[in-house]
Order: sequence, then structure tokens, then C-alpha cells
Amino acid sequence: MSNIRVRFAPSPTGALHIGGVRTALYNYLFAKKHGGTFVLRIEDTDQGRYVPGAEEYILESLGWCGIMPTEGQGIGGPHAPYRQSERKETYLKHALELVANGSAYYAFDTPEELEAARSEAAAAGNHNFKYDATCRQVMKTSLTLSADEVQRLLDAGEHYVIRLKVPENEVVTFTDLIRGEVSFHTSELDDKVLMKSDGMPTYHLANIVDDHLMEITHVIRGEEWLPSTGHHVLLYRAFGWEATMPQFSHLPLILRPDGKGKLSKRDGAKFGMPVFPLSWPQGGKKTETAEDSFEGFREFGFLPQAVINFLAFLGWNPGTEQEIFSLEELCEAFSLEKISKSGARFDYDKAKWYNQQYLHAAADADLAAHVRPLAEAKGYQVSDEYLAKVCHLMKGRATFLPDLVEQSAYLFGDVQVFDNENIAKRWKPESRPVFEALAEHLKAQPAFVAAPLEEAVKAFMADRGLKPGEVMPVLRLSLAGTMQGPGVYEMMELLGNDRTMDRLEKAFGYFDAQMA
RNA sequence: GCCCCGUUCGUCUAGGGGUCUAGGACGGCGCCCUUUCACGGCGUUAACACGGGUUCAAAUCCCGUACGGGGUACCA
Repeated sequence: MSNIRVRFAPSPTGALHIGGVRTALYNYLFAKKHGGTFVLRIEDTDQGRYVPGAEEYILESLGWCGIMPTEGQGIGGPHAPYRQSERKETYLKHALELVANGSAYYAFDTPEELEAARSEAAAAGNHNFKYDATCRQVMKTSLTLSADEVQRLLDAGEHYVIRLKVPENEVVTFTDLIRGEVSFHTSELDDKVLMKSDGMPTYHLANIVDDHLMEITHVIRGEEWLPSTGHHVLLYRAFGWEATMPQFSHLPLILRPDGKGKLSKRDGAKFGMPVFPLSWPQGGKKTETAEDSFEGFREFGFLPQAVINFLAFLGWNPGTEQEIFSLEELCEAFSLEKISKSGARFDYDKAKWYNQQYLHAAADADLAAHVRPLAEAKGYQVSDEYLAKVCHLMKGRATFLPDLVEQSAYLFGDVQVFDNENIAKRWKPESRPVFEALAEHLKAQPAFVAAPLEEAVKAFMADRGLKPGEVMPVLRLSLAGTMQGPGVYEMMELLGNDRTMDRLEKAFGYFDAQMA
């Protein structure tokens, strides 16, 4: 019933940063919460920074996270195209409209002339050169040139840009849903370029035109856009669209773990953690240098729900003491008012904790499916059922998906590595007959199931006056080679009678050899 | 430099004038459980940046300072 429309508008200049994923998430949550529409728009107006594959990466990332837009690039919808480079004419038409109504003007200054003006100002002691009301009166603009001259330059195909004519001596105020009232004095706003000389619009123009045309009701974006929002409000006014101007919400930034500035792609390598949802480049498209490639949350072995939960709480909090939220619960609980104003440091320990929580709670079969490729890569050939059982035994002690198979090699094949130090501590020259008797006792068990096996071992120990400390470590070492891992009886059940017997026998021989 | 935004435990945060001797979570530490490693349970550690106001009463409102962050492109 709601006609709320939000958009996520990334620039395809590379992999989608985790901060961008959070922005997308908040937009998604807000849309879902209000039964609205979540639009994906690709802001590729900078031809020079376009990176092939980035758009696919964005879509795949959102898909992996489970926060797919409901309209937009790659999905379709009533306002197509959703790629700004394909909407070029629209922007020029609108920019011209602004020139016609006196809100914008042509500027014919070359980059060199601009640079000259800049250094001239600097030489005169003015280090904050700004293309403003004073400036536009002395540069080559349609405000200083005669109409004929302007037409002549245009006809001659001279390069030009169209700039916003910022009104003088006004205060521009708007209400940010997260920060409250924010205002700027127009004297500190420069005459932003709206149309670049290559015929493409700048972000400022394209974003306003598209948000209006696409009937966006709420703009939820990063804090880095706050300073230019004054210009954006001016643009809505210049177009006469102020009545339908979207509501703005500027999100706090995600900061580096050490708090020194916003999290950047370099910080992944620097702090040994992922800062992108997926690895980049994807699928072996090796167009980047090694320095520009990163491992993503997915490849680290994070579950998407954990990443989402973690991200949601980086700058937002429901105000209750619940920490674990499914996507559906987040949709329900989300509200812009509860987003905090200050930047949030990227807390990797918290991210790991979330993943652990989701791993523990996940169904064995689901984990098995996730881990199947990893197991196969290691050459393990097991049934889905067996893999699920391994996951069941391991998930309580794993932080990442790969832990499930990487720390359980002995559940897939013979023990390869023995903890000799502990063997020396637990195995005695006279142990063998005792453990062989125990093995016989176990072998004779009618059901090779954890609970009865436990009973059997306990009975054996009681019978012989043995303490658990004398028996259990040896059994564990025999079956796993290590002192870490799942419960001994559970491992026996998983391995089954034959394999258990085989391992015990081999281990006892190995232990004796160690003694020699 | 200038403009904008921000500032509660180490970190993420709750708090929206009295119920705050400031709550939860992560991390750390300790204990219990378990003669494995974990998980789990219990406990503990630790914060309202500073200075002025306003008020009977301020973590909560206002101002200033300090500090932090963002912006300052024909990049988004």
C-alpha cells in the first residue's frame, strides 16, 4: 500500500565496499519495513573510472546477502534504463531547462584556464578558490558573454560545462531524518558543474533528476554526501520540484578498526580481514594487479546472514537487548530514527562472533551443502549424510565455514598427524593389554552408538579400577591424533565399529613404537 | 584554511531532565561445566571529552573549547 521508494545508487568503479553493502541493507530494510520499493541504479557517469565487471559484482553481492532490489538495473522496472550512461539526453534536457530559467549557465573555461585562476588566487593569498558568484562574473560564461557570442561558441562546438548558479546570500535548510536540521549558507557553496564537457552529467545533476523521475521518496546514503546536500536542495528548487523532494538520511561512516579515518579497501589486507562481500576480481577475470584483489566475506567462510546481522548493528540498534536478528526480524525492527549519528568502527571480533552464532544455529544439512566444495577440494569423498554428521560434530567449535573441514581431517581419513607429546604423557609400556581388552569390549557392543558406548567404557573402567583420565585421552589420541575435537563417543559412533577398531589397533602399535 | 557532522566502558551501543550507585553485547579476566578443544552458565573489568550555563534536578537542553570524522574536482 505504501508508495515509499528508495534507491541504492553505487558507482561501478570497482568492488562494492562493505560500507556500500550496509547502505544497501538500510535501504532494503527501510523499503521492506514500509512495503515500499527498493531500486538499484548504476551511477556510471564517470567514464574514466568505469571498471568492467563491477556491475555484476554489485548484483552478485546483493544477491548473496539476500537483499536484492525489487526494481532497477539487472532487474527491470517502469523507469528503465537504470544505468545513467544510458540516460544522457535526459540530463542535458534538464540542464538546459535550468539554463533557460536562469538557474544555471554555460561556462566555457578550459581546465587550463581554471587552473590558472586557481593558482592566481593562491598567489594572491586565497587558498580556497571557489567557482562562485564573484568568479562567474569574470570567467567565460553565458553570464558575461553576449548571447550572440555564446551562440557562436556553442555552434562552433566549443567545449563547455553547465554550472549551477547558486543564489546569493541565502540559507539553505533541510531536515535530515537522522541528524535533524542542517543548514548551509549559499555564500559557501560553489557553482557546481552540472553537465561535464564530455556530455555526461555530474553526480549532482544526475542524482536529482533521476531521484525525481524515479519518484524516490527517501534518500538514504553515506555521510560523505552531507556537505553537497545544500546543492541538491538548491537543484530541487531550481527545477520547481521542492514539493516532492525526497527526505534525506545521512548514514554515519564505517571507520577503520583503529578509528583513523573511514574504512577503505586497503584496510582489508592491513588488518587481515575482509572488507568486501565477495572476492575481487571474480571468477579469475585477472584484469587487476595483485594489490587490487581481495578476499571477501564469502570466501573467508562467513554466512551471509551473519554478515547482514553484523552490518545492521554497525550504526543501528533496535534499543532492545536482542543481538541476533534474522533479515525478516531486521525488516520488522528497523527504523531510521534509531540509526546513530557518529561513525562506527569496524569491529572484526564482533563479526566473527556473529558468524559463530549463525554457524552453531545452522542446520547440519545446510552447512554440509556450503562446505561440500571445500571438502571435495580436499579430496574427501563422502555422502551428504556423512558430511552433515561431521558438520554436526564440528559446528560447535568453528568460527568460519572452512573450519568445519579443515579441523576435522581425521573424520574423513586415517589419522595423519599424532600429538606425540601427549602420547608420551598418556601411554605407558603396560597400557597395551588394557586397551586391547577395552577394544575387544567395545567391539562386542551390539549398538555402536554414543550413549551405550559411554556406558560400556564406564563399566570397563569401573571393572578395572581405571580413572577417566587414564583412558579417555588415549582413546581420543587414537581416534583423532589430537587432543582437540568432538566427544570421543560421538566420534566412535560416526566412525563406526570397523573403523574404530582399525584406528585403535593402528594407534596402539604406533604408540608402542613411540615408546621405544 | 574554510564549511558540515559528530563525541556514553578498549569496541558496537541503550539512554531522549528525576526510575543512572548508567543497562546489554563483543573483547579481556576469573569460576563452573567437561579429565579434549570448544560451546554454554555464572561473575568480573571498564564509560557519560572538558568548561560554562538553563533547571529544584542534566549523560539527557543551550553555548563555548578540545578532539575525531567528512567535504572542499568537469569523482562518485
